[in-house]
Amino acid sequence: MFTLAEENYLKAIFHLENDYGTGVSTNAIADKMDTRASSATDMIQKLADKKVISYQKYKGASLTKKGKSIAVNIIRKHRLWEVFLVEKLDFQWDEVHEIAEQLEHIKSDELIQRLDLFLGNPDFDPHGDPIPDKNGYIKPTEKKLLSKLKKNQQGICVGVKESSAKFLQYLDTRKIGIGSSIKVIDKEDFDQSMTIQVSNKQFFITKQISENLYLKTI
Amino acid sequence: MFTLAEENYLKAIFHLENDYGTGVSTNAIADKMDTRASSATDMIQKLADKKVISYQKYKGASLTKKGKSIAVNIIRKHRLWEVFLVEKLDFQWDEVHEIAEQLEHIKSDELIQRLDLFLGNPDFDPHGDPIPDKNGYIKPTEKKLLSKLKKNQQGICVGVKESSAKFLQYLDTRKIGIGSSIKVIDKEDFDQSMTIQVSNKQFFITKQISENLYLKTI
DNA sequence: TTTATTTTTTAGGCTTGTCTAAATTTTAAG
DNA sequence: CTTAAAATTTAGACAAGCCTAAAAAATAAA
Repeated sequence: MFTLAEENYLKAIFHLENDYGTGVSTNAIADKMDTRASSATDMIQKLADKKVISYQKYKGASLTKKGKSIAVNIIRKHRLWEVFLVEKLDFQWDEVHEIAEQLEHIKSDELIQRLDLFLGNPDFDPHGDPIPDKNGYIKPTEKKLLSKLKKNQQGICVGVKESSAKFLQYLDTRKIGIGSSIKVIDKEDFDQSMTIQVSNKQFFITKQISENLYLKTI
Repeated sequence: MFTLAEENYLKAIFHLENDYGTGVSTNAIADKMDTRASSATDMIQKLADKKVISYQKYKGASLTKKGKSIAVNIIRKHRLWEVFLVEKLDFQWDEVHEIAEQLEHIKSDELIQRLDLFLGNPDFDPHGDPIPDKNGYIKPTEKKLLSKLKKNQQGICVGVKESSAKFLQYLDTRKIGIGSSIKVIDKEDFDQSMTIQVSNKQFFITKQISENLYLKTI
């Protein structure tokens, strides 16, 4: 059995490997966990002892098969709870992350199986992230960062990379959500800022925004 | 903010005061928490420092207003989650306690308010225990232990005192549940065992059973 | 009321997960 | 290739919550 802290570290390492490739540095982990490098080292050693990460001093860490499976299961729980909060309890998509951070650690396989069924076996969470199935399989989704699109290309918003309340609220004010159709009207070479069109309205966004929106291109 | 351990101690003290009157001994708390008296003393001192219990060395502890309010809120959450598990996820009444023990510690007032609404503001949990309202008010319910009834008296089962899976499963095999009509056919003075009738069927129960079933007498 | 027993508290230790400060290793720069 | 900087690990401490063993207080018994 794994402690709360261990589970959170595993999840962090999973996300880091996903975003930046295999083999994660101590500093990256410490950063993600909002703690000190020395604390991260301690935990890394503990997780290595438990065979959920492979690790050589000074060389970074990566999840073992077992570690990955634990991490994915936590992510599955997190995303299912988010669906529950939005679909059943009428929370907004920017309100659910913190609560799901707590709910993801509830231990009961039966609970998650029943929750999944109750929710109608959803494929995506409210931010467009895929929900791993009970075997840990994550359906590969082809999606592209808006920042990668060129002038005149368009797509449907299928997810957000960042899911902080602030960013999501920003999107709400612009009426951008999962399913929105987005077209690049103009793109500035210098700073990668863009003018985009979302259902008749055009507006200006910075690189920071376009780098956090996933589209499925048409 | 209170830790998991602190919350569990507060809940334990609340139940003990409820069952055996105000002023709870260190040993009683240690027993309930399945820990050592010395550990209980440590925590009692910590809770006294935080002003959630009043305590004098060697004299036992009792909840302050603040402590009681925290304890009742945890119990409210526990019971609401139990309703969710049974009503929405189709768990049996003997399966929900352990999971609710975890869910009761999720921190979000908004969550509980919405859950309450989603469940239709239920008054009782699946074991017949009243659900405190958001102000901590618990509707006083008149209920009597089956063991207190005399020959020929009858009532409707409105709750169970003990709610272990084993006891609940025993009741299931006898088709006894919340709402069952129960009549005392015979009562043995010597060991308080009884013959009772539940919907046409008569059978024999020991004192251990009758002391854990609450009835509303007719 | 004096002694024996039970209850409760204190003292000292252990583990988890964190920290700061210092040492070590790796990487980058000249 | 040698030094400077950055990254990482080690050493030593601390709070929370638990433990065992021993001391102290309260209660019961003779």
